[in-house]
Amino acid sequence: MRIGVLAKRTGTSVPTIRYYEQIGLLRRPARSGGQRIYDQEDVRRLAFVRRCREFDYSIEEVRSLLSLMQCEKSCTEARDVAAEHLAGVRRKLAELKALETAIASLVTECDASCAGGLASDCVIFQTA
Amino acid sequence: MRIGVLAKRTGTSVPTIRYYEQIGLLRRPARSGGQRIYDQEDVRRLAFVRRCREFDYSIEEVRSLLSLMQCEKSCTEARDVAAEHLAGVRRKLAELKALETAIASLVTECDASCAGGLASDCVIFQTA
DNA sequence: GATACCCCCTCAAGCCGCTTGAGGTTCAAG
DNA sequence: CTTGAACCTCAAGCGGCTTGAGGGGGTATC
Repeated sequence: MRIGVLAKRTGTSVPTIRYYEQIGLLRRPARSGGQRIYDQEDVRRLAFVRRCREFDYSIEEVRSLLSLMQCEKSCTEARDVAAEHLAGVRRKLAELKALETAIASLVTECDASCAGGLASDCVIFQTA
Repeated sequence: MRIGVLAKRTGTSVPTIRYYEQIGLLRRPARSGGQRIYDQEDVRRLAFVRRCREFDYSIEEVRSLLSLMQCEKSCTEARDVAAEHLAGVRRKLAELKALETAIASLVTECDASCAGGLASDCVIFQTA
């Protein structure tokens, strides 16, 4: 299949596929008249990459997982990559939750105490 | 005060201050012998910018807030910027929460059913 | 007056993970 | 044989900075 078909099947944009090839995440496929030709294995590999990216793994994490998947070792290392990633996600989640609380309370306070007042006095602009 | 002092007082790096000036977020300060000289007003303005950035406002959002702060209007527009930003934060929060759940369940399932097994069979690599 | 040392300056490029654009080629249909 | 979609390569752009190269300013000490 050609690149457009692979793109559609995996929900990836065509330039992104070429980009992944360029950075060595996907193998360089066979060519026919200069055009890239992919097979079912490429679909599987790219689908995996996309799923990882949706899970917010970095490109380098994906690269690690791909190489672990390739080799004949046990999956404990892959589990460790996932667990570490999970820890990162949880850190971000906590930060974002704190952020949400802080902004929400600013908005609430503005509504309660200064809505309609002069902008420069608004709680949203408090620097403290 | 010179740029290094401003940087320390606001917890900003020196190049970041110069960058903010370059993109027009901070005014161009007076110079003494070619070196930037700042005053208390610059500290306040930069501190506000930093607080916004910690709150994950984009540079453009900060720019809007700064201009609203400057003018003599009511704070309802600022409140609207904040409320919209809050909505964005909440969307991200929901996504991240879903992500956390999904990855956590993969890790748990790996521990339960395939830990130590062959990497290629691990649930972490399931593409479905 | 010279030296040492830190802070400052400008300009340019690098980071991530793509996307966008320009300008040209290949393929399938009519 | 022509059209038009899909493909190709190469380069630059996005946000929000950071990093690096190469040089100037300010002050304390010898």
